Amino acid sequence: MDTPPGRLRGKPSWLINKTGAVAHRLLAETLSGVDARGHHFALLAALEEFGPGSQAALSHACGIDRSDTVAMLNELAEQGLVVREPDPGDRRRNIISITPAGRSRLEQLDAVLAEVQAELLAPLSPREREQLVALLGRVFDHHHRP
Amino acid sequence: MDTPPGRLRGKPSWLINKTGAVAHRLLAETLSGVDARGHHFALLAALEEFGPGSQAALSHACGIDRSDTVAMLNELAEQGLVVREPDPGDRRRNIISITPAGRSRLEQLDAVLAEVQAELLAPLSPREREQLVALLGRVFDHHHRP
DNA sequence: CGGATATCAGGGGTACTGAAATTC
DNA sequence: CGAATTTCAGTATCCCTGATATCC
Repeated sequence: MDTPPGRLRGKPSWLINKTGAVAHRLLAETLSGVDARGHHFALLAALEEFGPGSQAALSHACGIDRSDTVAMLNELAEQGLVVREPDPGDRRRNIISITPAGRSRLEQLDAVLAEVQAELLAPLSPREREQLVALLGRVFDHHHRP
Repeated sequence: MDTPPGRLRGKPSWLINKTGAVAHRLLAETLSGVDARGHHFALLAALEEFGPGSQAALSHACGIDRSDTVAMLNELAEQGLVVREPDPGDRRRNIISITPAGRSRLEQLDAVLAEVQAELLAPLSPREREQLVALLGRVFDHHHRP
């Protein structure tokens, strides 16, 4: 009994979760080596791609809960990678902007993440990697646009 | 800013994790309707396929932490779906066996899980579902047989 | 007023670690 | 003695809910 039961192994939901656990473990290990965490990259990438925005917009774009976003942005602000400024036009809001240090950090993390992807998908050919991303993307989109 | 940044969306590790979250949510919702949880099915399936075994063997086969297996088996035992007996040959061990009630519960959960898979993979054709399972399976195996 | 925002406090499920007790 | 098994206690992370204060 050293292999998963066939009934389990054949369930896509189980495979996705277990493979996701592998990916998560790889990611956390690698990122801890450069003193970062997974959501840091997500937030920096959104700021770089969409420009400065409110925390609610950032949370929604990255799929991070608004409550956890607060803590993540605190960490990024402490490291000088983002700045939090009150919105002069709507004083409920904070406007979050990426800093030059944040941009270089983003590039560093992007390179690190690329290595993680390569390690994760090592057994697949480039063509197969595209297939996997395309299939997962369609499943993801289907459940995020009702 | 209502869609994930391309840098994020293109990362297989991110897609796998997010899709896994969708699967997990679907599974938990559906199983709570029949008063079950994900690991229940895994343990019952292992017992049905491999026969009675120690908790350590079950944990390893299902990929469940040995510590969490204790609590899961407590729940299954309370419901009369498995029985815990001391191993007469090695008194450190418990021998876990599935009961007739456990077998019928397993069949029930199997049917429920099949519906969840169909809902999860709704946007994919049968051929594409096989591809996805095959690709994920190879990634999973690669990181579990070094 | 209703609606949106940011923040904080906390729960619940899962993954994991460490240690104790027992037995081989 | 070392090694394995079960068990419990505790940690960490993620996802989510609720409540508050503020402002449009």
